[in-house]
Amino acid sequence: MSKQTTEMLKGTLEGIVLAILAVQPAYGYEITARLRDQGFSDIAEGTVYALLVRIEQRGLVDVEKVPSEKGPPRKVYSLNAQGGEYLEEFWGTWSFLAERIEQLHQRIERTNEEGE
Amino acid sequence: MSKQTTEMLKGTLEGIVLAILAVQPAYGYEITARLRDQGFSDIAEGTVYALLVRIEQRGLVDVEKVPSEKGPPRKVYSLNAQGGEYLEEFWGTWSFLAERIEQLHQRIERTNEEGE
DNA sequence: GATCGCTATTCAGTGTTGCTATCTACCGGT
DNA sequence: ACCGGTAGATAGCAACACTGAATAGCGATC
Repeated sequence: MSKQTTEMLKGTLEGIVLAILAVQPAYGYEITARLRDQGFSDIAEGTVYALLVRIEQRGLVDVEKVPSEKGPPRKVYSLNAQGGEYLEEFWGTWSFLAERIEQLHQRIERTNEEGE
Repeated sequence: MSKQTTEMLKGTLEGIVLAILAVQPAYGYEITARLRDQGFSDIAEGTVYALLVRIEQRGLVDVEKVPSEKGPPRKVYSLNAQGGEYLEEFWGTWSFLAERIEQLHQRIERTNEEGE
């Protein structure tokens, strides 16, 4: 993965995973797979598991151990009320940032057009 | 500043500053002021200076020392060709991420509506 | 029955980044 | 002589994503 992508994911990957869990509970391996499906093809598994530990410790998700037919037991994560609040906050922060960056982008395009 | 914002700025602040420089060359203190104007009200000065050192070392900007009437000499940064390329890459990475997150956001809103 | 492949989780160590806090330095006005 | 505003630099810290490897269960193949 490009270094740019890696750095940009800091602070957003957490929100992305919470958003995935908001749609439907899931376990680590499954979350990694969904991320890949949605275009984040190169996210390391270790990264996802570490993130899940963090959000669990912060009390944003509930965890349930479910035996698996093929492999060790799964830890199924689901977004709880606190996680829901946190996710709302995330959308707010994201919107703020996205708007400002979009403004900058458009301003540069205008500047280029004027300069040509 | 919220911790969420701080983390989300990692990886994007660099692009934001390069974008500001793409509009017009500027020196550190001025860049900080522009960031504040554009809504990033709590970005620490130390953060900006450190970032400028990094992008200078990577050769993304040209630097010129200009004496100031009120204070020590200014270091005026301007985006060079390499920085321009890097900024283009940044827009690409940003668009990719923004699209995916927007998709997730909309999917959650649909899920909520169906559930109500 | 030993190995291989897939599922599933965990962990130690690394690099990058933004923040805090502080320091230096120049200048004009009081 | 001092203070406030301008301007830049730096050391130490915390958070986060990545790398690479280890552990473990299960089914199928050889």
